[in-house]
Amino acid sequence: MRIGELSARTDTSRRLLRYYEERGLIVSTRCANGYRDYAGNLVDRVLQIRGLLDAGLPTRLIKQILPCLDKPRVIYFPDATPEMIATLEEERDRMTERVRFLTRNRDAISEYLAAVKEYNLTGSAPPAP
DNA sequence: ATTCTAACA
DNA sequence: TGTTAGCA
Repeated sequence: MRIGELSARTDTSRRLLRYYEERGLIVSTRCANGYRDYAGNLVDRVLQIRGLLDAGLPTRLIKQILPCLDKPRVIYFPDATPEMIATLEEERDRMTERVRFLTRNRDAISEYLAAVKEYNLTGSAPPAP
C-alpha cells in the first residue's frame, strides 16, 4: 500500500510516517515512480510504535526493542546493553504508574456518571432552558 | 490526484 | 508536527 492508505489505516499523518522511516522504525520499498510501498503488516507496527511513543519512549529505544514486537519473537538480543535494560525497566515502571493513574481517574468518572444517572432517575425535574 | 524532498512567518 | 513549494 502507499503512504496515503497507511496513513488512513493508522490515523497517522504522512509526515509522521516518513519521519518514523527516517528514524528506522519502519521500512518501505519504492515503486518505479519513487512512491513508497508499505507492507500490510506495518499497520500493526505503526500502531504499536504510536503506543510506545505515547507512553513516552524515545524513538531510539523503540527501534531497539521493535524486533521483539513482531509475530515470531525469536529475535536474539544483539545490542542489549545493560544501560538499555536499565532504561527500559525505568520506562516500564513509569508505565505502571500511569496505568494506576488512569485506572483511578477512570473509576472516578464512572462513579460520577453512575451518580448522575441515579439522580436523573429519582431527583426533581431539570431546569428549563 | 497523489507522492516526493526539503525547508521554515 | 504542520505546512508549503515545486516536481514527477
